[in-house]
Amino acid sequence: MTTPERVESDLGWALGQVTRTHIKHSEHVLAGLPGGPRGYLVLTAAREGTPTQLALARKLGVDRTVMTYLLDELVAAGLVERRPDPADRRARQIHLTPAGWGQLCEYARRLAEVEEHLLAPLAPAEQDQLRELLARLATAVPAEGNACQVAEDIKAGLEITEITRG
Amino acid sequence: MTTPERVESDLGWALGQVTRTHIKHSEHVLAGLPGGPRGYLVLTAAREGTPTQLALARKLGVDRTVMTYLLDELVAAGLVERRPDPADRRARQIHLTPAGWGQLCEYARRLAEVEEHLLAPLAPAEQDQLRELLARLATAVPAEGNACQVAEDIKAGLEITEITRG
DNA sequence: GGAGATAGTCTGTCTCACAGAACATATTCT
DNA sequence: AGAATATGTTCTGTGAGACAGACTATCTCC
Repeated sequence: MTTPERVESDLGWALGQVTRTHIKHSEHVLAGLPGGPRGYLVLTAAREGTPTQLALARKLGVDRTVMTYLLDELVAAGLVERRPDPADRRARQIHLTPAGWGQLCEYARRLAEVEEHLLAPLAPAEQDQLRELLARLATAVPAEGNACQVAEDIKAGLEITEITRG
Repeated sequence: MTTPERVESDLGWALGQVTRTHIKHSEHVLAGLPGGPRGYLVLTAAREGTPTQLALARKLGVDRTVMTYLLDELVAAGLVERRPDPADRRARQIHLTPAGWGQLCEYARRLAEVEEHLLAPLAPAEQDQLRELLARLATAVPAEGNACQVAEDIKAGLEITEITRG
């Protein structure tokens, strides 16, 4: 296929479209939550274990300087606590407060409704399949660091791969 | 399920993760193209028919004021042309130039390589499935307008739906 | 012909991500 | 122990980008 496909079959376009719609819907539903969709993800991630700020930032794919004021808001709202890590006094453990737990459950329910609407065009079995594939891909995705490396390699080695292929 | 799931099974998280990685890879590969990933999508969309600027903006999900300078760059690079629409003198038709065609094909090839890497964790059949599901969802996704309406409805009618359900 | 809608552009504003530095603490090496 | 290096967090500044609003030109419908 020397000629590119239609936009509708472009992976980047589809990803963007779906993600954008998901965020847009979420923002409305999560309007009351500090940090919006990202604040919600912080709560979700803080639910399991007591991650450090940096661990959270990495898992959620946000800059660590952003995580600072994102947590500031959540702390101010009384949804999470910063506790000093007894093992490493540089680090802070992020704990969910009871209030945070309550909000998390409440918003999780609303979000489930939104996603139900969003995925409605697909059959139930397909919805599960999409969720599963995305989850698997997201967890398997290369870490930040070598992600760029791969692209660099491709960019640099295009001619070579072309030759070895042809 | 009264308690929310782990982050790894959150649809929003997975979507964000995959989309972010895709964009990051694409940006490297499409660094030479004005507008980056979005410039690429403009070229792809301009390939079929001769859409107007507004049609492009809507299809790509960008603001119409953004489309203006996005096209400025592509025109300056000689990849597309703005031609007056003979039927509607307010509108401009976006035409791909021969150079634009060449660039599009070239970058489409590189992008295919990147996506190959990105989707590598999935089996080939699963890759096709994911593409298909995403494409179907993206094309079926409600238009900008009522997207927010749905969320509003859910937010406003939460209590009601709860009662009618229980 | 007039009222309202639509395509495109321009301007200003506001948010946000990110780089860089600063500081505290950990870890490793000699 | 002391020096060198790495890591976690915060703060500051800066630049890019999104978006609302106004404006012009044109179209459509009554």
